[in-house]
Amino acid sequence: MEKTIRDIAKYCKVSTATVSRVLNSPFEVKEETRNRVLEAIKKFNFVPNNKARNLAKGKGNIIAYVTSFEPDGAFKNPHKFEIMSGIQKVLEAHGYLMLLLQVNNNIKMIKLLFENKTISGFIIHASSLTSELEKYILQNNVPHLVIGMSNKKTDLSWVDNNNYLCGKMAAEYLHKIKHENFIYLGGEEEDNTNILRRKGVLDYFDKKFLDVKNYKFVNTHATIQDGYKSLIKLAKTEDIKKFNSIICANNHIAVGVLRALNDLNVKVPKDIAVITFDDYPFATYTKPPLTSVSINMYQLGMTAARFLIDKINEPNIEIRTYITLPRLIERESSLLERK
Amino acid sequence: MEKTIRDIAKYCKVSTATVSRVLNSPFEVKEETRNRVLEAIKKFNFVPNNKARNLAKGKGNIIAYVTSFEPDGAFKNPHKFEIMSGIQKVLEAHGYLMLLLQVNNNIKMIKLLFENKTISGFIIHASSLTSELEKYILQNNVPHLVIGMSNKKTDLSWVDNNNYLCGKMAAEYLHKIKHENFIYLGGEEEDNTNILRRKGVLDYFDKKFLDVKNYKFVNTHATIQDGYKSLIKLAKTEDIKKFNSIICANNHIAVGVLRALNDLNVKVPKDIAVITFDDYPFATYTKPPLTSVSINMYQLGMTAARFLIDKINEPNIEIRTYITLPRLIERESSLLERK
DNA sequence: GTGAAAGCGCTAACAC
DNA sequence: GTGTTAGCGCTTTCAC
Repeated sequence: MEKTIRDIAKYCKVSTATVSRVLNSPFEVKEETRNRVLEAIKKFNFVPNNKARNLAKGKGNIIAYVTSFEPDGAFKNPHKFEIMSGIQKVLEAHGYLMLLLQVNNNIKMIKLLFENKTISGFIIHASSLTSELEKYILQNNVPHLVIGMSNKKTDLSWVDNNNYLCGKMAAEYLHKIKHENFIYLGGEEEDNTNILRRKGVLDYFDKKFLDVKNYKFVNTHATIQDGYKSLIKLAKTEDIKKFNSIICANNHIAVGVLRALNDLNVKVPKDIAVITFDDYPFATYTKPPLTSVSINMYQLGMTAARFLIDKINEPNIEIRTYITLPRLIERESSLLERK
Repeated sequence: MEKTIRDIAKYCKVSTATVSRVLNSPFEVKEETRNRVLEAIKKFNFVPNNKARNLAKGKGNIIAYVTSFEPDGAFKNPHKFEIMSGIQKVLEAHGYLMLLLQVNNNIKMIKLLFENKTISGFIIHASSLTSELEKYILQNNVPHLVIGMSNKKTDLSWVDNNNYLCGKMAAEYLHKIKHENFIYLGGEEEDNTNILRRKGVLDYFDKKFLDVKNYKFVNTHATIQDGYKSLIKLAKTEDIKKFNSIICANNHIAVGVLRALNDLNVKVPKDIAVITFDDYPFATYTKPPLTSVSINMYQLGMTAARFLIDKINEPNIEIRTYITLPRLIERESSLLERK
């Protein structure tokens, strides 16, 4: 038989208010009474009903992580998983729960869940953010945090990696290993992340007044096949070996590039060093393993969750933050004999 | 200003009961009244408070998907993502929401969320199921559904792929392409899935009274590196070419195997056909692309969700089901010239 | 320090 | 058909 706060109260010969106090602000209750109540709670294995509690308190404890999941999403973007993990970790520590919401460009569900008080706040993957959703959030003061918007102008709160810095680090590294004649194989032109990283690369060389003779930017889709094709195609019109490094916007492209270089009989890293961004798990599985500017998506998720909790408590704060420094992980694809 | 059912009632000059009826069983209300109420609801953009609703009804609409997420989990087991997607899809269609729960061998959170009425049911990934959790579920009649338990003796409800059939299909296929002298590179010995698939392979050959001269079972870890090493090691004591096919328990192993065969100068599929189970996205990215007995994890998730909803409505039904037939997808790693 | 009582926003008998 | 009323299980004033 399910116990309620009333049963406990009756059993202890106190009022329900006292039991409630023991639950919520135990030190307002005399120690002796408190202990009696606590014992009864233990004895009857009483757990207060969360729905009733939230209703009475006028608050909730559920956050939604809004994103889309393509069938092979786990492979295309393992980051979402890590982000999710980070979010979950922090939320749990703060007594919040994480709900998963998939949106297909329709924000009805989001509105409903917010308005019917099921969800107290939203963490939104930038790729799932429409302008309609942005407008709704702003107009209705919806507690939110967007993951990944750094170069868009917006009044929303967000956290993101410092992709510009990622680019700079990649360039700095190539400079250090003296392989500055690069090919940059980028994702789609309009991709924010890509634009920033590319800018980081260019700015580094500019500011250093480096005389980079040969460099080339090539756009391609972020897949193994397209990475492969792009390089093979380039090799038809250019002498690949006049470059001595390739920066791949992403791990998939890099896998394709390694394969193409193999077929073109170009030695990695001797002839050409290959480096990439994002350290997907399979970056270490390639032949040779990939040097990569790695970002910590787990951290990103944790940060987002923390800020969202802040924002729920203080809806008017604005958050726009870059988090955690990227880290360059050197592996064989760029590891040269040098003293 | 937040509207409640009372505001709507007052505005329409009806009782709150009537408004509630319009919300819950509209056809018990006279059309004219109903329309008046509906209009007011629209006018004030009224959305009933779900917490109050659930409290009054004594039910909830949140389901938890219980699993663990390793940092590179998305890569190691992309299936969890697909399962999750399938679950979410069905739940949403039935008005349920999906909460994500990570467990680290501690079931406290699960107990709490069940007992405090936050969660109405659990879908549990078999790998996260401890005997303690199993016991708790059974003793407390917790609505649940386990994904993937097919060969364990248990009183829990579960759905799973027919892994035995997967094994049979693999064997049947090798028979068909006349490459019956197989090496079976399996995951850990104790892995349920693996045991069943292996049994499927053996039974097929047994029942067909096929005279398979050379075959060999090798245990290895489900990683690229271990797949590679196992085969290289085997090649030191055996003439690999007396086998004409390799069955890999999983895509990671298969990638390692392809790499090893390449280094051993064995041609795939001419000398040895390679097939594997589970069609991870990168199965098509290997060289050559992998033939695979594919299972539909999205479907598995959908089925689990459907059954869980049944179980919530009828806690005493028991569910033990194999779902969707595996499908053999033939790719170059086993594609022989034949008429 | 503790209790009585009025909510939180809704549903569901039970009347009429 | 519709209204009255008593909950759902908890929190929180406001007295004492």
